[in-house]
Amino acid sequence: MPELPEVENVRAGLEMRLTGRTIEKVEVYWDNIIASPAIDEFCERLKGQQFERIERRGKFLLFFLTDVAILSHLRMEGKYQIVPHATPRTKHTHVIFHLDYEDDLRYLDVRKFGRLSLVEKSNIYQHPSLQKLGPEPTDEALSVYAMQQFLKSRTKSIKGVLLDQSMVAGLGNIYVDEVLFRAGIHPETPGKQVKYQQLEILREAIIKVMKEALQAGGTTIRTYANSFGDPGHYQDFLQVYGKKGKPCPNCHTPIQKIKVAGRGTHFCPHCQKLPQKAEGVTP
DNA sequence: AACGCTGCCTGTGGGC
DNA sequence: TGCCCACAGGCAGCGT
Repeated sequence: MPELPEVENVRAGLEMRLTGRTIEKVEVYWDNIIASPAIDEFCERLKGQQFERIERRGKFLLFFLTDVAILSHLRMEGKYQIVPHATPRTKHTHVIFHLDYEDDLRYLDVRKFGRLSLVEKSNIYQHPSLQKLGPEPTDEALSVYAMQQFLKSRTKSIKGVLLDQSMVAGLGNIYVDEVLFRAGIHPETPGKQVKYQQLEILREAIIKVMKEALQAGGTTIRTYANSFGDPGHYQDFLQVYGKKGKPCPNCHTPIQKIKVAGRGTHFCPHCQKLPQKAEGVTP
């Protein structure tokens, strides 16, 4: 599943290859992929538009064209590829942007969970999906103080908080398990019970893991590939995700898999303990 | 305000 | 071996 490092990799590849290219025609083969506007308007307004630049915010891709912009989320299995017009369309190809010079930009998605929206360039950052996002997981944007303020009123698990994108943007199920392991925090710890000192460690872990995964070209568990079709390599550095029953890299206790916030969750029961309640202390 | 549930989807793999 | 069904999961939308 593409999370921030994978999406950033896709962004860089697409920007390199699409800048200056013109869309001649758009074909949509699965209507629900287009969140808005209506299919006809989506296709019509993109005709003749030229790619200027491609940005990323959290796990969203922002394509800036001559007059309009496209907001794109890959969700679980979305992929972009650039191929010659003549390439046969596979059954998982749902949108084809016909470009100049006999090429296509194609959107593929086995699960059909991904979404594309055509939006006005001037107010793309006012889009509700982007408004909900917390800061980027970088040294400059993410502060311990803001995390502490955010968590003050949160009773739900720290894993649930990290998945919902509003405290910090870009992490998904894999990287949440990895950063909580590195910070020594049990995934079920209620948000408000994470101590300030642990938050400092968590912030560092988030920034470090995102940076390392980006440099490794992302994580390929099943199917992820960038726009060149290349897989990532960060799966070789995962410490807990997908390691159920394997020894913890720190203490050799078997990694456990449980369900937290409705998601498969991997952690070390020895290195990641729930905070103890104050009650029950003998006088 | 914060939380939890449901719908969207199809390929995979565990159980029998 | 082959069939069936539960499961996987990010986000939007909605109810509480």
